[in-house]
Amino acid sequence: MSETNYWLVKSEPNTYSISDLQREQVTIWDGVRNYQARNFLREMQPGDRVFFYHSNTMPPGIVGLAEVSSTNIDDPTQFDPQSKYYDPKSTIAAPRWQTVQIKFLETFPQMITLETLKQKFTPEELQLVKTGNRLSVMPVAGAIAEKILNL
DNA sequence: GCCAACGTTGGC
DNA sequence: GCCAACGTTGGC
Repeated sequence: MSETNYWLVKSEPNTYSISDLQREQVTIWDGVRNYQARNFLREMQPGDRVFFYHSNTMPPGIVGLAEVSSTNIDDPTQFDPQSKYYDPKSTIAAPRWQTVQIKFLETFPQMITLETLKQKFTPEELQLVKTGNRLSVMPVAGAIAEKILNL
């Protein structure tokens, strides 16, 4: 019996927003080109919950929840020369970038702003609130996730 | 638009 | 393997 893990992914809403996910229901989380973030994507299990965060907005914050619906997917954009995420060093035989498919669960009635998160949690509890944190995929401890869901 | 933080690249 | 230069992220 494995516990549900919680994660957080960032997205700029003018690139891909929670309403885009709500419309499409599922999406492959492609385009991540940071090794630390990729390693977290590789750890994700079906059924894990994913907080959806809007960055580069005023204000920024968590806007909803998704669920991991399929894991260990080779990011298709790494092989596509037309894609801005094309990686010429990646091959079909030895792909570098794996990701997951996520499924829409809900949009929160109101955004949980970064400001609120900073008030409630220390950087040790929640990496997201650490100054200068640029990681776009990160784990959220279960106890902290519960508190976020109850805000 | 500014700029701090920080990951990546490449010369040596 | 070091580290300066550079590019990107993302809050403000």
